[in-house]
Amino acid sequence: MEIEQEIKQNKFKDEIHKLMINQLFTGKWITNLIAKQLKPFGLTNQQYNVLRILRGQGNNYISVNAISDRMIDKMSNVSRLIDKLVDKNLVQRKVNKDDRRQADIIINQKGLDLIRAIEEAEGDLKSNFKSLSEEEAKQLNSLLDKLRG
Amino acid sequence: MEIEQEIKQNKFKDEIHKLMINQLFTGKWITNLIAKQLKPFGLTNQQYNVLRILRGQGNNYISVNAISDRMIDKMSNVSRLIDKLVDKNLVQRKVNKDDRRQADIIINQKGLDLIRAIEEAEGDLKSNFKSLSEEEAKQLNSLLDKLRG
DNA sequence: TTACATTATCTGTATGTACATATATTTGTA
DNA sequence: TACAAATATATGTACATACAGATAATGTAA
Repeated sequence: MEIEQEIKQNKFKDEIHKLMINQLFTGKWITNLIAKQLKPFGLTNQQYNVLRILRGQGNNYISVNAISDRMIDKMSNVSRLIDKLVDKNLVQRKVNKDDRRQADIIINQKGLDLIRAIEEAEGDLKSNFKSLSEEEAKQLNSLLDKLRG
Repeated sequence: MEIEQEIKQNKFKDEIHKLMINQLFTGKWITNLIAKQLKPFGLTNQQYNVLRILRGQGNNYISVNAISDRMIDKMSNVSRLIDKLVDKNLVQRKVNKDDRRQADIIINQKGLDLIRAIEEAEGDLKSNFKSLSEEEAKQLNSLLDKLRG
């Protein structure tokens, strides 16, 4: 459906303005799709993002700051977000020996299993994006990069 | 900057997966830009969205439901959001005569003045999007619409 | 016209998020 | 070495958000 129908607005000031709205709407649309997928597993989008970042580190610890750098949504309090994951026993935290200010985080087996389970259930999330060809996806990616300057 | 650098991830499973991340990141990027613009005026993005919807109605009242239909982020409790706007004396609420369940909302002068002030300060928000040509913006718009199916 | 489903909005509650500030540690420099 | 600045993370607080369910009014079918 075109953005005009999605929000029942039939005119925009200009193409850039329309793009801003369209971009916000589409971002929220995907966010909600993901949130629905995660709901049964008791994770928020951000927690999931952190878990996947941690998995990407394999067997290495990674600092809170470095996690923040890699997050889609670079929010200020990753600390508390990680608290939640620790509470659920999905990750572990330890103090860095060389720099005692630094907290190092690593994913544990339960965390890995959870991601795996989510990904297996994820099948129909992907199906929401079948409408674009590989070529169009590529084009969209490069336009988005360009949009941000 | 390319999305790979933005989140320090140098490989994606496929182009669609990358697109999902890119889209989320870009959406959040714009959201934050807007939030910063609104901060000095004490409005959240959603409150601003509602105010603009109301302005679009001119001198006509509009129901809470109809507002929700027009919102970028169709959240569940527009009621409380409107409470805030009423508290700030930016909009007014009255019960619909024909259907007493329905609450009708209208923007008032203070609300209109506030939007105007925000738009005047908005100059440099637009400048963030100068990197795309009109043609590219059009193309991006249509790809986003297509992405959502 | 009565009972039941539907609709429009509102509220309770739990949780997430933003922002400013605090704490602890390390680094740079006189 | 001593001390200020910088850094990494954590916390207090106020507010936003999501979701379930409550409330009230309306529509509908017998």
